[in-house]
Amino acid sequence: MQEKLEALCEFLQEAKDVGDLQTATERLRDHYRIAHIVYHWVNSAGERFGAGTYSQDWVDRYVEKDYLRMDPVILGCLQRFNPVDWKELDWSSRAARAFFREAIEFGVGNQGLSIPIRGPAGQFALFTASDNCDDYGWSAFVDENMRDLMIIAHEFNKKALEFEQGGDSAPSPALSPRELAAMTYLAKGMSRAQAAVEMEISEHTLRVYIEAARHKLGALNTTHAVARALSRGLIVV
Amino acid sequence: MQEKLEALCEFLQEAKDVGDLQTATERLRDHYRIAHIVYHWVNSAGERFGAGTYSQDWVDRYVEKDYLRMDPVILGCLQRFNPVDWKELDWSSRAARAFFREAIEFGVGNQGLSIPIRGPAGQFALFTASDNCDDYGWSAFVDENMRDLMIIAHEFNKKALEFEQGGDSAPSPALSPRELAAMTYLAKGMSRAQAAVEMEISEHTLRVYIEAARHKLGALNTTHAVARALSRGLIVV
DNA sequence: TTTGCCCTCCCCAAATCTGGCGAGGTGGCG
DNA sequence: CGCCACCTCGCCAGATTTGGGGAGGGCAAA
Repeated sequence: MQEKLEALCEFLQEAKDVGDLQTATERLRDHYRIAHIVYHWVNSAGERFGAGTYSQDWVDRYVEKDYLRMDPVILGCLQRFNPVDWKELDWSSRAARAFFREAIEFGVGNQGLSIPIRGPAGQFALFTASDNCDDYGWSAFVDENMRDLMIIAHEFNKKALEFEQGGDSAPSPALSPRELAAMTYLAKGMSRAQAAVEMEISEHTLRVYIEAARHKLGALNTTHAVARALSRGLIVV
Repeated sequence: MQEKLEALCEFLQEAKDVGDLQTATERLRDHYRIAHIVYHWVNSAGERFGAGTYSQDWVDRYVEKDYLRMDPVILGCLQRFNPVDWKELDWSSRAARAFFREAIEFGVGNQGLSIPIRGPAGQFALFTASDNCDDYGWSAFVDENMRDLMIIAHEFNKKALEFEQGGDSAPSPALSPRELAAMTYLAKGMSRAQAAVEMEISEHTLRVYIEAARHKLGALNTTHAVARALSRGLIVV
């Protein structure tokens, strides 16, 4: 088992493109003898990207219906840190239950474990294993393989980040201390006038910071700048 | 080895307070026979929190000089995803080298591995192992224990998040689909007019959504609302 | 069925933000 | 020593956002 994990990680480490990630998900699925393995990810540009073993039909359906916006797995994982068993999620709404039923029809599986992964600059990814089986069988699988899955998920994300950045680069522009302070106060809901008082400078000076931050962040307006600063982990509210 | 890891994880899982985390770092250090293990973390309120085996002198010094703002380990890890060996970081600046020399004097160690961990709402933590040894010895240690350290780091963070939230609470108010869409477009930098076009509604209607979202989120203005929606993981830019 | 939330639309005046102009002092790095 | 980035301040005019009104139809849960 452990050797297999090693082999997979090595394969992943040598992955050259998304196709290789795809192959990796298939190997994993076969290795664990479960229904699906999926890794997908939303980058800072809002582009979706994924590799996995779901049927094309389901992927198309998912995109068509814009399920990303209501999928309880996504919504739940966005708020959590630990790997989460699908059973623990909030399926109380009618829409959620309908979605789940449909997913099962498309062969996704009635059991699942999703691991949220967060990278720098607000990057968020999800690594999911799913299967068709009873609660007992699934618990056994999860207990046995959770750790390995976490490591694998990490390897996937490492690779995805490499692909995105094309090596490294992505020098997220550093904001100066005052610029960060300005962004922080704005993110806390202060008006420019209030923030200026808080920082003990004139409102005009504050404006200079905000504009500097806007330019550095390539933001279109103040709200955008604050959103980017937050997303990139430059400030925390 | 593996059993020891299990035991440690179990101990962590039952940790009741920060003191237990402290104990865990000491056990880990003794187990791996290295100089230090440190877990520290900046929460959303900007409060720093830590458990580790560094000497109190060094911690005091670090806080006093506000090294957090220039520590290359912190700055480097904020931009990365993978565990990072201190050797890979940017020590080119004069201040950085001086800092490193001082750290060694305080017994921190000349070798280190730091694992960045990110949680929901921009939470960021660092798990670090350090020692005094040559490059070869350190590589061997890292190769052998990286995976375990990653899992342990994860356990630490899981616990830290539990402590912060005091169980769960924080029932983040659900926004309606249109409200979420409105927040998302604003977070992407669109003006209200643009977002209204994008959503194919009048600008006035859009305003109603924004105000509704503001009220639900307890936000003082639009920027604040977007910041909160982002922080709470309700939307992704 | 009634209540409540969601979606849609409209007006107006005040407050706020944006963009562009210019100016001076500090401190680090090569 | 010069360059560059940072921090600080002022004025003005136009564009945008905000806050507070009101109003109707739809859908779903209680």
